[in-house]
Amino acid sequence: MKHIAESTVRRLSLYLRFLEEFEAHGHQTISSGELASQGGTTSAQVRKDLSFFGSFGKRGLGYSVSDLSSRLREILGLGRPWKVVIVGAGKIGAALAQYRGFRERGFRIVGIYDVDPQSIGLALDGVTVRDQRDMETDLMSLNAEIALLAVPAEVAQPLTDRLVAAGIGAILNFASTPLHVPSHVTIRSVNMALELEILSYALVNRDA
Amino acid sequence: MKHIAESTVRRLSLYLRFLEEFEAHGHQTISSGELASQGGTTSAQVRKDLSFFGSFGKRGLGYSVSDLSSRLREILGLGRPWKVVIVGAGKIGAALAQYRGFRERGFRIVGIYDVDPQSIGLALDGVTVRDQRDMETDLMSLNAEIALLAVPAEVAQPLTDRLVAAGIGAILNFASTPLHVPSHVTIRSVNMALELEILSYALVNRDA
DNA sequence: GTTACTTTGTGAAATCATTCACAAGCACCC
DNA sequence: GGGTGCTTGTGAATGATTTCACAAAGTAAC
Repeated sequence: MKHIAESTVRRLSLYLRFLEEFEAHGHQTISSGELASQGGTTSAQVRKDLSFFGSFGKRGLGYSVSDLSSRLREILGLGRPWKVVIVGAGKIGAALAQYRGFRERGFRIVGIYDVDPQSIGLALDGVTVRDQRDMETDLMSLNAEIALLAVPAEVAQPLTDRLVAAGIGAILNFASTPLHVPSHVTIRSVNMALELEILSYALVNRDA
Repeated sequence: MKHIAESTVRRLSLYLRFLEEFEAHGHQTISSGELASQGGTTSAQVRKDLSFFGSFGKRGLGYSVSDLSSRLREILGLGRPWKVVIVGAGKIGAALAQYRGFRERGFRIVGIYDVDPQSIGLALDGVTVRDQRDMETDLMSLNAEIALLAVPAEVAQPLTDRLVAAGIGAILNFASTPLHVPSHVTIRSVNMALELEILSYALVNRDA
């Protein structure tokens, strides 16, 4: 298949959210225009995004909410649960461990790791924090596919290397430093201070 | 000034980080190539990004680390501190309140608000959680410019409307729903479940 | 069955972002 | 002071993404 832009995948993910909401409200069908207005985009964009994967709509009518939902779930790989480990049980790691949104969408936290003896042994939302030294063996036996990295910037790269060596497939990085991984591993970063700086820029250049 | 792409602003922010690191290591100058390799981009990209704002380098030599740092800080609006309020003192709000990275970069938490009587009165990193009913009057008197919104999706839009009415300039939204604001207010969203879904897509389409 | 209306799917056009490629400027050395 | 070696700044070219615009395909009503 042709390469799909990240911005497209991000929007598909949003569409899926709206569809689920629509489904909960008992709606059967939805038009590209309705989907667009929810997501702050245009109907043409919605149709183009979907067209990369097939034609799921009925002309004159729109899309079946339930059909499109399941097609999107399939496209996004949400048909099955994913096993996720959290590395770092500090404030952010702990908040992530207890975040409802992950479980709801099929991301199951199967392990949490830290180095701090104070944290090791704590139960966070049913999962016990384990020693970071156990990380590799656990990863092998659990076969976790995704890691959430919530550790100080200084140790982010070495821990990334360990995760990669242990066969992780994807990493979501919350440290404020860019990480380097081999090309078969997917990495994304969430950098909150950087988001604030973008807001700062916008505030300063409001009228420009 | 010509409109600057968000991707450019994001990279400027990253460059600033590397410059600060370089400065700490005692380096005087840096080339576009060095800056690029840190940020996973190309030297041409770095030079193009900077060229939107002026020409800060010396041919044959590169950029003065300290000069470029201060120019970038100025461009990004980081020359002065920003007053930030956090709305929602749950797990995420509390983690944000205690996150070091904000203060380091001049974002000062001046207020935290919640509705839960259990949370109200708690001190998070020196700031006391206050009743959400006090939010508007506080905002007016404190003149806070930025809000971090860490509340359940159902109440995110109404709270956004209140923040906008109270004169907030920018919002960083952690709720999993897109928010609508008038055009004079800047909004950005950090949606962690969505980031995981992008990873899920990547894992499923690894070889495609 | 025909007409009127709606909405999709998609090439083509337009816009936006990145990369290329190279002249121009500066440092350093002899 | 002239030559050599780097590195910047920037138009032009390329590539990517979004928007446009419209034929095709469906519904609904009579």
